[in-house]
Amino acid sequence: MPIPHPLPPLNREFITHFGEMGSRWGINRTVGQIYALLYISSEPVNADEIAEALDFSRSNVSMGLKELQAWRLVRLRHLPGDRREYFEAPEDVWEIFRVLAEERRRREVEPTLSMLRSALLQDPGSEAERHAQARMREMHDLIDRLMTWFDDVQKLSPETALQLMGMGAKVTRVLELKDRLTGRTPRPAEPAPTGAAPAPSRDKPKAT
Amino acid sequence: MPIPHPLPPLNREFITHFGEMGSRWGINRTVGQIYALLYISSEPVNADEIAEALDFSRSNVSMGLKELQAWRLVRLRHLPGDRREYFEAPEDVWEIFRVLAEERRRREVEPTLSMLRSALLQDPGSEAERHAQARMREMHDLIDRLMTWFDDVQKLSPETALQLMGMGAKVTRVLELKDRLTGRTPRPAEPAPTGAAPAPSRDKPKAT
DNA sequence: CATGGTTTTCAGTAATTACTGAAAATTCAG
DNA sequence: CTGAATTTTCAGTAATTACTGAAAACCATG
Repeated sequence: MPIPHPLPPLNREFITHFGEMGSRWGINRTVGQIYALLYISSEPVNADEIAEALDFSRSNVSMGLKELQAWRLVRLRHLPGDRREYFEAPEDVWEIFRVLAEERRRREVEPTLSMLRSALLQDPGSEAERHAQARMREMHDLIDRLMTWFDDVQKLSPETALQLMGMGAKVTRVLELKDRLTGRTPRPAEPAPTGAAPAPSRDKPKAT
Repeated sequence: MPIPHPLPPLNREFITHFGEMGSRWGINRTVGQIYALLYISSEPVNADEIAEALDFSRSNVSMGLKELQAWRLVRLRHLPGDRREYFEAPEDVWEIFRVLAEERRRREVEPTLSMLRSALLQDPGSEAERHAQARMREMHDLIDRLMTWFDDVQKLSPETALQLMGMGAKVTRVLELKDRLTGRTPRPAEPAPTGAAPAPSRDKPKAT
């Protein structure tokens, strides 16, 4: 079943929306739209069909697909008896999410972490540098923690992860229990007391 | 203590990096750099100092600050005996993260969700639309879940949240235990074969 | 190994976005 | 209210990014 032309309104809306969203992230409009089209298509689509459906030049589509492949967001397939290349998005939304997260991490988070680490190694030649380093350390530690935690979740099966999320706030109770047992007073869950209060400088336990 | 000029190398590096990163997100280079400068400064900074330190035009700085304020990423302060406006980034990195997440959610996630919801309400006039809707439902449900969960975490105090993350994979063990007790076997991945209604979304006040 | 079908590259151009200087608006002390 | 200090706006321009058509490269097949 070929892509209907013009696209039905529902599909059109979805695709347009993702085009716009795409440009808010680093991704450009074209690429966003191509991905959206693949995502909602019931079977693999080839480059000419994309160009036709979205009214882009063939070369633009080629570039877009190249970028999507670089992001590992599309799969290349060959249909028997057809020389052309067909593309599809993975079925499983959780997998899509995972890949996206991994890729952003590789491209953005890791470079940032390594830049921070290298900055933290140098010794500060001035007060300004000393303070900057302190701030960088805070940032580094937060990112580092988030990533370690994210690794853990990502290793879970989709099912378990969803289940974990489903538990939501309930997980907190486990923590409260633990706190009570270890004699610590659990603070009531509440938005952070912003402002004046100096950050409870939990020393850098130097995660590794 | 005024901002040193030229900036010390460490600070320069950090700022440059964030400029580049900024452009990978929707944020532009200028804005990224301004924020980075504020983030590592030990005291509030005024617009002229920023323009001088980064060598941007005064008006460019003004626009950048305006955008940062729209993102709620900077605070405006007044110093006694000085008419000029001074800016600073919040101390607490966890708060920064929270605000960033909230804002992205408001700007990107919510519009997407409501677009998806409205698309799901219409009835499909063709097979293409029917399939598109099924895919949209999958996406909607994943995002919805992620957000509900995120809400829960965000309600926690920074301390508790960090603690929760610190537990990492250990949380899984609780789940495994629960599974064993309830007789379920943790299976490898496979999306639930539901074709119908959206997952029971937690009751939350909805915008259209 | 020549051919037709197909994808990729790339130089040029169009479109978009970022940035500036000058002028207008705002703020506030006197 | 006046006017100096400060911030914002905005029209014009520069810089960047997106897109195209034509040509080159690729590649399976006979």
